[in-house]
Amino acid sequence: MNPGQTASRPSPADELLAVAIEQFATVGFAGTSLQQIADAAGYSKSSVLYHFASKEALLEAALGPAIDRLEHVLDGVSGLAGTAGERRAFIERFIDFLLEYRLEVHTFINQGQSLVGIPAIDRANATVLRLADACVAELTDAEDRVRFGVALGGAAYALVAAKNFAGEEPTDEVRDALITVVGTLLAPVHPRTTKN
Amino acid sequence: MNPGQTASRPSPADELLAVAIEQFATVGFAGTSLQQIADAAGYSKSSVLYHFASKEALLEAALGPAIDRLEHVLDGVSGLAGTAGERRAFIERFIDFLLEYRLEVHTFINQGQSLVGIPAIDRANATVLRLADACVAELTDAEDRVRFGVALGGAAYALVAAKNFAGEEPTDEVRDALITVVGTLLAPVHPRTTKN
DNA sequence: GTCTATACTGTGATAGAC
DNA sequence: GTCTATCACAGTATAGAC
Repeated sequence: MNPGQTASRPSPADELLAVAIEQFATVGFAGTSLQQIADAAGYSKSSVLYHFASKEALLEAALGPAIDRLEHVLDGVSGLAGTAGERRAFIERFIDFLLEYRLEVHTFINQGQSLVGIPAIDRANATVLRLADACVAELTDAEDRVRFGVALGGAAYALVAAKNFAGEEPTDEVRDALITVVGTLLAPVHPRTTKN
Repeated sequence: MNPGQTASRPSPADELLAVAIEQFATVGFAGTSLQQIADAAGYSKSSVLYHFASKEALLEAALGPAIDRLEHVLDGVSGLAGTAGERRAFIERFIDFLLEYRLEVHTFINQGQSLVGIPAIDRANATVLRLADACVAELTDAEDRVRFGVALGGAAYALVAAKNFAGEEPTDEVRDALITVVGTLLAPVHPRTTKN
């Protein structure tokens, strides 16, 4: 869609996608109008619909790469059951994924329930289930589920909605903090009997 | 608005509020129409506007009690700096608040940014700032901020949007798990030099 | 208190000029 | 590829019958 383009100026489609996902993440998909997106990107509403057949197609295009990337992060992961080093590496890859796609993640994490039926959303939900399966070995234990939910929702929240008190864009400092905090939450903290 | 009512049947206004906050939390305020609320509650759109002057007034009424309660939870709290017992008691009160008002909290936590200007939202944002101040002594430390953000956003998420993999309504088991997890996140885990 | 009817605005989407 | 013009419809809100 945008070949051989280095750092000149993003294509209109990419501009629109960037503006759209920002709105979807903050005001919600239903709460965002094509007019708002068009205005923010400096185009007309019709131009938006030239590049993307529908509002839903725009969401599809906005979320697609993030879901692909998450699936890729999950590939070749046998869970958090490996060595400490393997776990650490997985957490880092996951946090870096969150940092790169925080708006997309925030969108399907917080609206995945209400947007079921949209293909990208369904795919995202399925992938999050895969993630849950990889992170908490036993989905039956309440604390494990809570731990995973807090880590996922909390990280997504801290990276997007926390601008009020957490400040600006995420820095390396924030990345390190997230790795520590999420790593702690997802580590098998309570190998109460025998786990692994 | 609903005096002397024990357990018979909730007033229409209360019914509408319950339906409305459920929608606001899941589909978002902007994404929720008065028609949806009316349908779900079994009234006409006009009846909704009889009980609440406007959609915004409905949001005000839906969030008000939750914010009042959060303010009350914060009153008489000198921060997490007290004894372990005091901290534990505060965490428990906070978690119980979350359990009771999880839909309201999820709403203003995840949409507080985009709904600024609405009085209830502004009040909620201010109160969350008070909460942040009470929880993390030094807002300057990145890990403290991340820890607080993850705890708050994660708890709100785990209690609402996590139904896919976390299951049903929150149980006592979930309450205990949340107290443990959030307590761990908000505890001064790294008194690296001298902190209190 | 609840409804129908209505006013008005904004929405997603299409057609067609340039 | 971008625009204006237009459509059918859903949105909030008001007026008034019952």
